[in-house]
Amino acid sequence: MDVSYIFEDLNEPQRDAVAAEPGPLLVLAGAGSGKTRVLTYRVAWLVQAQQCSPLSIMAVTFTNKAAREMRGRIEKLLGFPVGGMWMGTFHGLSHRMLRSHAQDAGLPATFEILDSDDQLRMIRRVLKELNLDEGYWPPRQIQWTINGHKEEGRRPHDLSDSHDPQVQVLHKIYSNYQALCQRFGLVDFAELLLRALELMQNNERIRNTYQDRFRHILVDEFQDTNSIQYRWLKLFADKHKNITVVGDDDQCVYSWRGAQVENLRKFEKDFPGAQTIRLEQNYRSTEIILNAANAVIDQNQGRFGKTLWTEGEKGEPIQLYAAFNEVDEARFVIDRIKSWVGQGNQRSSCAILYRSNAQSRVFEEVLLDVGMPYRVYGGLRFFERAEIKDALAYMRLISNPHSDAAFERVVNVPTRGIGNKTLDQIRARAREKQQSLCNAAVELLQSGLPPRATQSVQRFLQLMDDLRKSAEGHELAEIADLVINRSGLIEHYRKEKGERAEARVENLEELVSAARNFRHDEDDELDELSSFLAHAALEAGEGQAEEWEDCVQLMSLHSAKGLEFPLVFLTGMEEGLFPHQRSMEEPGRLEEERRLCYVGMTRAMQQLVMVYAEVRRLHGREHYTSPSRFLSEIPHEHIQEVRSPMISRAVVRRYDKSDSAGQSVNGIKLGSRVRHNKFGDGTVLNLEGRGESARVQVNFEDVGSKWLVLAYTSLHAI
DNA sequence: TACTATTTAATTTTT
DNA sequence: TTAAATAGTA
Repeated sequence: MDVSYIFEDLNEPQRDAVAAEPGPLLVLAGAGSGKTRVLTYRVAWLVQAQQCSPLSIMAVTFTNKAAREMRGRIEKLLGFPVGGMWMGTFHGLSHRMLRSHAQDAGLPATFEILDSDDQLRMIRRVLKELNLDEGYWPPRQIQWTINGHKEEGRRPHDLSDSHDPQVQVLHKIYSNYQALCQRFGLVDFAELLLRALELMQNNERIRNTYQDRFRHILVDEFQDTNSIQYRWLKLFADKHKNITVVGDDDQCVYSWRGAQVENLRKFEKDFPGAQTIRLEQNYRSTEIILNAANAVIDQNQGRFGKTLWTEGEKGEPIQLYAAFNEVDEARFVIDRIKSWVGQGNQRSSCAILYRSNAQSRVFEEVLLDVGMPYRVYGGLRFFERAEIKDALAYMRLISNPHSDAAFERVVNVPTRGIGNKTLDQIRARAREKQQSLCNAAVELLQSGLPPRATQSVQRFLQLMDDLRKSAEGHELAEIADLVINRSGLIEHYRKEKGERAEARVENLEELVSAARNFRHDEDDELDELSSFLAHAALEAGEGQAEEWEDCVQLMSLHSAKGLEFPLVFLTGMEEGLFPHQRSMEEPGRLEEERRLCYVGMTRAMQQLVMVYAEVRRLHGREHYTSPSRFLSEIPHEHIQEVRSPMISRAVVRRYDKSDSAGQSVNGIKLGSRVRHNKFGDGTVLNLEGRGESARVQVNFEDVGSKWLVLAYTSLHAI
């Protein structure tokens, strides 16, 4: 077998990583240093040079997209398909295990996956059963708490007793929620991982089987793993210790979701003798961009430490534009794109990046205005859309009549006269007799409901019966078609007017195509319909139908991770927006913002343009802003300030560039310590306006954060 | 049940 | 400002 290509295509550290001896290996891969390349080549090397069977390899990613791409690249390298190799997301692989060992995992064979939306509904239901007020117990927060517990591997019974009544109630909600899920055979995202982990821990036979089978484990984006994922990996790798993790501590931007950069350090400790290889040669950006990004990220403490370098061109300086306001910002950016495109470049080679999604609006308005095609990433994905979830719920009821979540979702969608009162009766009956809503509804028909309700419920049950009968022996796509037509769903939206309704009809039609394109795996434990439903829950699909038109790309900095563009605009470079206000209170969060900035800057291949607005309208108020601290962390020689085309700009400009850290009023500036004669001591978080209307936000030690108008308050620096 | 008025809160989101 | 959730009304 000629494997020389493996060495020809790679630089030295890459080669070392790809051909490292078996054993624990940590690859610290800087942005654009070819980490996916290393991962795929290492798999190819294992198979071709080490004669490993693809069956003995597991590769784990965070997204389905990454898994698909990796599989494709590996197959291309090897020249043959590697179907037997386990390659997928933590959730996908866990799901696969649980399907194979449902009974051992304490789950019914027909268990269903709850996505976060379904989970929220479930929590609402628990709150209702416990007679708790949603205003006081926000479902989202509870969802966050429960998932947090699960991600740390804590079951309700693991929680220590608390004397705090608040905490007691939270525990109660968690344990009721869990009991309800167990009763209905429902598994949420975090549960997939926790169950799979517990299955391995508690069942020696299964543990041995998997530990023996997977002689090699490879992990992508390791810096984003949370506690449960780390424990999951550690257990899988426990026997052979052949685990390759690839990650970049400087690109950890999901710690708010439980990602623990510390896992990188932990890895070194838990796998003694682990080899560490750094990939620092960058193949993406110009030297100036890299130097600037290096300088910014260098401000963070406790890094593993990497310095990106390139053999490529020095490139153009980073351009910085101080826009008058957010509209000027958008005009400037789009003007620049126009001239870029005029030079023969593609629109799709430009990305407009921002910290928060709301910022896309102004850009969209201007793009629409000048008639330039664009694509916004983010927002609801295909399988998350309400109308699609409705249709899927019908399909779930066909597959499993006793799915309460599905029943609740569509029993009155479109409205068919089964209101809250009737539903409450059904729910009460179901709870009392410990049966599914469907069965409760059937029984209630006998024991007397008001005539109107009886008729409506009967009609619904009849509909489901018909659907179930008609579905038998039909193709998936036909079932989908049947469901959207006979349920009245599509008719319901056809009658509605407006663009939204039109889009919904289109989406429902698209669902039929999605069903047609779905390829059911022969040796799947599930029948085609159930398998499709699981697929829909685990892979939310694209945000928009694939647009082939050449489009400007708009997305949040988070969504940009992993992508690259010749021309990148980092917009909204203002204190309070980026770094975001809510991240400035804790130093840890600030460092994460800085990593996000690093991620954003390193997306750019040829030209990076940074923009901030001196005045920004936010939540209906105008704010005077100061330039982001990240801008001042970039060495001056790399920055070229772009002057406004309008002469008046010089007049409009109000601040001194050399003091870009921010304005100062009466010696009070951002971050300074102040004393108030009522509120005590605190730290200045924010400053806006000037003169009489100058206001400051102060985080007081005793009373928390407050906005004060300087003119009316006795505040002084200490 | 559907429509309208009012209130509320406003980062980021791989599964 | 705005979108979404809630409450109130026809």
